Amino acid sequence: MARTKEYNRDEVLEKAAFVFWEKGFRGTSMSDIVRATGLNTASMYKEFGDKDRLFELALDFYREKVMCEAYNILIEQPNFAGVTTFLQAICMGSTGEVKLGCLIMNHIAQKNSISEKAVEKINDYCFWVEGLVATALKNAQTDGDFSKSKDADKFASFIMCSIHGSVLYSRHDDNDDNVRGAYDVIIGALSA
Amino acid sequence: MARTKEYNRDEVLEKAAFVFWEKGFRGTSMSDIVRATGLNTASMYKEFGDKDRLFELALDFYREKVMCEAYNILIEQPNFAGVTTFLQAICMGSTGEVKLGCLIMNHIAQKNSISEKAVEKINDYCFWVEGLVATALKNAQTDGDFSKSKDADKFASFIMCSIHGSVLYSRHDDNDDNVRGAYDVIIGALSA
DNA sequence: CGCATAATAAAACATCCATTTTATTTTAAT
DNA sequence: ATTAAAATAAAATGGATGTTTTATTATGCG
Repeated sequence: MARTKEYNRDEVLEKAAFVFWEKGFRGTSMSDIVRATGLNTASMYKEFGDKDRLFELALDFYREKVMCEAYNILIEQPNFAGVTTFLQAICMGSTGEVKLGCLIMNHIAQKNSISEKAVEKINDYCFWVEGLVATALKNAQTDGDFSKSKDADKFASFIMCSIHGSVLYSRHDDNDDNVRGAYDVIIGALSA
Repeated sequence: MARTKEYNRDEVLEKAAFVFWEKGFRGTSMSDIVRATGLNTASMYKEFGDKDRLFELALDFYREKVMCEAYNILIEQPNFAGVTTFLQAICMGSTGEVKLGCLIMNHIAQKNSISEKAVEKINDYCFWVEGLVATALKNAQTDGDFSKSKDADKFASFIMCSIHGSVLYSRHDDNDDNVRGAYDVIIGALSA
């Protein structure tokens, strides 16, 4: 006994996430999202609460539906090959036409602009990925693909740092060659 | 035949730069800056034009008066020791109490929110530093401190990427140990 | 059918923001 | 001391922003 929704929650979230991705939390207005999604303002607020909450849900969506493609590599291949494939996916994914970086990493330097819960989500995600990398490196040591004389945790930190770096570094114009150069050295540091 | 200014331009710029640093361009309002500087609105606009222009001037100030401490190392010591000291200053400078990152790098992921001129300034600065690093590494090769079999330009890109990375990575809470771990690996990659 | 329920459309609201204007005060050269 | 120029104070302006409200429309169960 009620009118049916004309929108699909996940499609709306996807579009909202994309706007936040492009323009950043503070750079996007609710009107921007209303325009991008076609959804009307009242429905927007009814479905998602407020702007802070919508952003948090967009972060969840992005993590689960966009970044999964990358981190699933680490889950399916928790070994040396997984680490290098993952690294390549991230570093090379940020070169080319579209230079949006990563919704999550774009907001690390904007902690003062987003909700506490959003900050937590960003923190949690990064630490979680670092854990996946550390596990994969330890397995690689068992496999004999990664030197046991190396500190797997330090190298996991190094890889996370490199990911933060290449995602940010790749946002400069005309920088693809440099990103590739950096990537080569990063891979070299793991194999040496 | 005119009233004297009650403010000092450089002090105002320094305070304005700090507010932008803390809160980001879009997160800071002109009122924030008026409050922080004590300067009144009309004088603010008279002296600096508009918000975009003020931000550009804040970037200049930051580059010349804050970051100089780091990049002067590379200018005074364009060699291997200069590179490692510079790297340490940047990586370790971003650990500890204050976690503001770097005014310039904080805005790489916010290109859509700042003026074109500001974007250019950011780009120019990063490429310029990369050039300093490349030069220092090439000198290091001549000195015999950095293997000639290595590609100095690629390593310069790697170092820039690592800087972008550690500045961003260090902004997570409770992450100092990880930043240090990453730093150790970065230095290792140069010395290997 | 008709009514309750929920979705939508459209307008309204209050606040904030960047910027400008108006009015007042200070200064230094005449 | 007078005056013109510039600095400041304070208020005003116009538009955007996040959010809410009011009115209207569609839907499915009784």
